[in-house]
Amino acid sequence: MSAPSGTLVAGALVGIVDDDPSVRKGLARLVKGAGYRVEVFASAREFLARPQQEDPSCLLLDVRMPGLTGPELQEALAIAGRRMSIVFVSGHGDVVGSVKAMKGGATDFLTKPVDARELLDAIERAVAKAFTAQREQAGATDVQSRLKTLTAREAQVFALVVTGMLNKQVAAELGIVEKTVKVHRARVMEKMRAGSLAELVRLADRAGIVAKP
Amino acid sequence: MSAPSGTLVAGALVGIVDDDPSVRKGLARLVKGAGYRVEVFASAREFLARPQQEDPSCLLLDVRMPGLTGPELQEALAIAGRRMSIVFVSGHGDVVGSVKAMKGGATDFLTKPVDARELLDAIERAVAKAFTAQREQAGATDVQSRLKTLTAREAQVFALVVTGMLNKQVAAELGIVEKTVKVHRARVMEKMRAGSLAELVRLADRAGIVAKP
DNA sequence: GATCCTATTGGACCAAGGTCCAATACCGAA
DNA sequence: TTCGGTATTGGACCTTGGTCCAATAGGATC
Repeated sequence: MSAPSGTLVAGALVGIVDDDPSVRKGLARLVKGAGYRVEVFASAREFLARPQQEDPSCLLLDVRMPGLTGPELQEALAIAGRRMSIVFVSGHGDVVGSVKAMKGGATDFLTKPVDARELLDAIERAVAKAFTAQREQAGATDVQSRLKTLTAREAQVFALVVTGMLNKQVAAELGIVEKTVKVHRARVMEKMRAGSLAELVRLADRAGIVAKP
Repeated sequence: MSAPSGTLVAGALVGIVDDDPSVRKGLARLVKGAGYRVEVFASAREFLARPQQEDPSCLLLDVRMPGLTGPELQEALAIAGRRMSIVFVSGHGDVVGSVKAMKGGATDFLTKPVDARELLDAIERAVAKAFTAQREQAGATDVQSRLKTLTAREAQVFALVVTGMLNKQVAAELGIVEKTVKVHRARVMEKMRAGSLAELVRLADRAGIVAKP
């Protein structure tokens, strides 16, 4: 019961990190039963050592473990820039720890014994959140890669054009002729795959382009 | 000691809601001493009954109180759309409650006895967060108010133009002549106070304008 | 040295955006 | 009924943006 609400989270990968074999087994069974793909790890180090092809969308993390603790793993992942939704499953929750975990970006913090329904709900939210983040991330990365194909000059023209400046003004700013700006601008539109100025502006905003004064 | 880091949070208004007079007094003194303006309330209802001229940037909230509890007040404020940073100061913190509060958007959740330094740090972060949110809010509200000055037709043209469509295409879409689109478009630029299409696009995105197909 | 990339500019031309003046038509409020 | 706001369109005209073809020049690479 309490199956994930269908297509959105279907087949998402869920990682489980817990030093207690019986807990791992129990969680894995429950999560698998809900239709997720599951990977289990006996320790944080084991997770970190894992060949990272596909990061899980959601990580079920025990708090107290020998070696790296859950929150320590959380921090390590944050520093490494590997963003995934984290749901803590703690045996002995203390308020300070749980609050810190939440401030650190955890999606949820549950206490054992966990209610199956609660856990699956939390996973569903976590996965949905991760998917959204992944989509945004993918979009930004895409724009960034296109950005790299721009020459230095094209990048300058790009930055100024999305400011709303006229070709004439851009030319004055760069100390070149309007005609040249047009050429660069055309290349920018092509390389960035923008069909209109409106699209170009949005791409720029997503990529965080800022013209330096 | 531990004065707020200067200009950003200077003079920010901090609300304190706690049913215990001695706690109120102690918190108020500490917060005032750090340079904040303070308002104290003995209950959630008292806070809600307050003539709402200026909402506090930060609210220090006790959890257990007679009548409305802290989390209940948090929820009420969220429903009412009165967004302010909330820092809980709880005497008897339980994990479930603290996690729920954090998921509900609380900035921090401290447990009594609170460390003065920790509290002031939390307040500073909360106020900074509130200020940022207020700035964004102000910008969005500003755009919304300008939006309201647009006639129905102008709004349609607006929505289509920021899509990147040409005047010609907008005209076809609306079943009118290109000339008319130009007129509306000029008015839109004027009313929205946009100096360029780039600006207009950004305004539209901030306001969440979406053309309906 | 030959070649490729990049930056730059010219000329010609067409399409699109923007502006000014002016006019018609509908509709609700005074 | 008149007045004001809104929508609509015409015409004339100028500015901008976009495109095609073509050419020069400096650097880096092979």
